[in-house]
Amino acid sequence: MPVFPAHKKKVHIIVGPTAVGKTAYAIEKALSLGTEIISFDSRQCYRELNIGVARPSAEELAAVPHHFIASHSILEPVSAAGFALWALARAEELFTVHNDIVMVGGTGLYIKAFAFGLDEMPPSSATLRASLQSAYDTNGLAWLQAELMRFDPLYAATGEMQNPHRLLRALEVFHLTGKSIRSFQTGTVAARPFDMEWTLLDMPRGQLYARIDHRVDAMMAAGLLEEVRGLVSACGFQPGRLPQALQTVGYAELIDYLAEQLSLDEAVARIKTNTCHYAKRQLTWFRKALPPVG
RNA sequence: GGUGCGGUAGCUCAGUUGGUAGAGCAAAGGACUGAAAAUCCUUGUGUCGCCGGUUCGAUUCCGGCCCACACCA
Repeated sequence: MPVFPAHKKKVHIIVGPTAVGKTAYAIEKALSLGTEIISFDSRQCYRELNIGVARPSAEELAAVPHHFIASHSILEPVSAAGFALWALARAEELFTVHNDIVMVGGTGLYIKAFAFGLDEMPPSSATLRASLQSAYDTNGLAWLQAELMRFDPLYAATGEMQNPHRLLRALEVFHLTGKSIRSFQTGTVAARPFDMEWTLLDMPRGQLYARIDHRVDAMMAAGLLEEVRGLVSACGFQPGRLPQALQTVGYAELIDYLAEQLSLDEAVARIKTNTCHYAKRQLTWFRKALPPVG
C-alpha cells in the first residue's frame, strides 16, 4: 500500500497591482480551498480607511473570513516587521484548522517580511524619530547627509544619500545602537514551516490604468470626499503633517482640496495619476523582487 | 475685413544675437530590511504650423498662406 504524505501546510500568495482584481480572485481561491484570507495591504488594515483603500465590501468579507482588514487604527500605525509578526501568528492559528491559507495584497515589503523575514534590528523609536525629523525639517537634506557621514560613514558611502526616509532610519539605528545599520543587514532568509505558492495577477498597462480611472470615479461617487472630511474633522490633521497612515493616495489629495490647496478636479486627477504611479511601483516589486512568483 | 499676440516633446511653456533645441508635468524603466499607497534613482529626435526667399547653412531673418486667441470694425 502506498503511503501518502500528510498534506503540507501551504500559503497561497496572490500579488498584483492595485485595481487588477485581486480581491475577487482571492475570495474565489479561498472558497475553493475552504479556507480564510490574510491580507497584506498596508492601508486596508486601518478601520478608519474604507472607500479610498478599496476595502472589500461587506458581502465579500462575509463570504470568506478576512484577517488584517480594518483590524488596526491609524493612531497606532503598523510596520512591515509588525505585520510579519502579526501575520505569522495568525497563520499559525489558522493552520490548526486549515492546511491552506490564502494571502492577498499589494504591499511588497509586507509580504517580503512575512515570507522571507527581516533582519533583527531595533524598531523605530517615536521620540527619536520625531526629533530627527524636526532637525531635518529645519536643517534640510545637506544636514542629514552630513550627520550620516559623521556617524555612519559606511552607510554614507553605500546608501541612498538623496532619500531622506532611508537616511533618517539609518541615523535612528545608529543613535539607538551605536552601530551602522549595515551591520544588521545580513540578508538572511528566514525559514518558514510551510510551503508558499505565488500567483501574480497582471493585465495590459493601458487597461489597468483605465480601470484605475474608473475606480477613482466610483470612489468619489461612493462618498470618498465625505469619508475624508469626517476623518479631518474628527482628528484635525494638517496637510503636510499627515500621520503615516494618511499619507495615502486618495486621502492626501482630498485633504489638500479641503485645505483649499487644490481644486476638486485637480485633486481627483492627481488621485488617478498617483494611483497609476503606485500600480507601476507595485509591478516593479512583483516582477523582480519576489523571484518565487510563477 | 483690420490690428495685436501666439503656433517648439503626449501637455504647459522656455530658447536659439542664424550652426537642426530644453525644463516642469505626463510616460517608461529601476531601487527598496520597522513610514512602503511612503521615499528615492535613471531615461528627452521633436517634419521647432505650411510654402517660398535670403544665406555655405533657417526652427531663428524676410514674404505669403493656414490655424488659435484677444481687441477693433
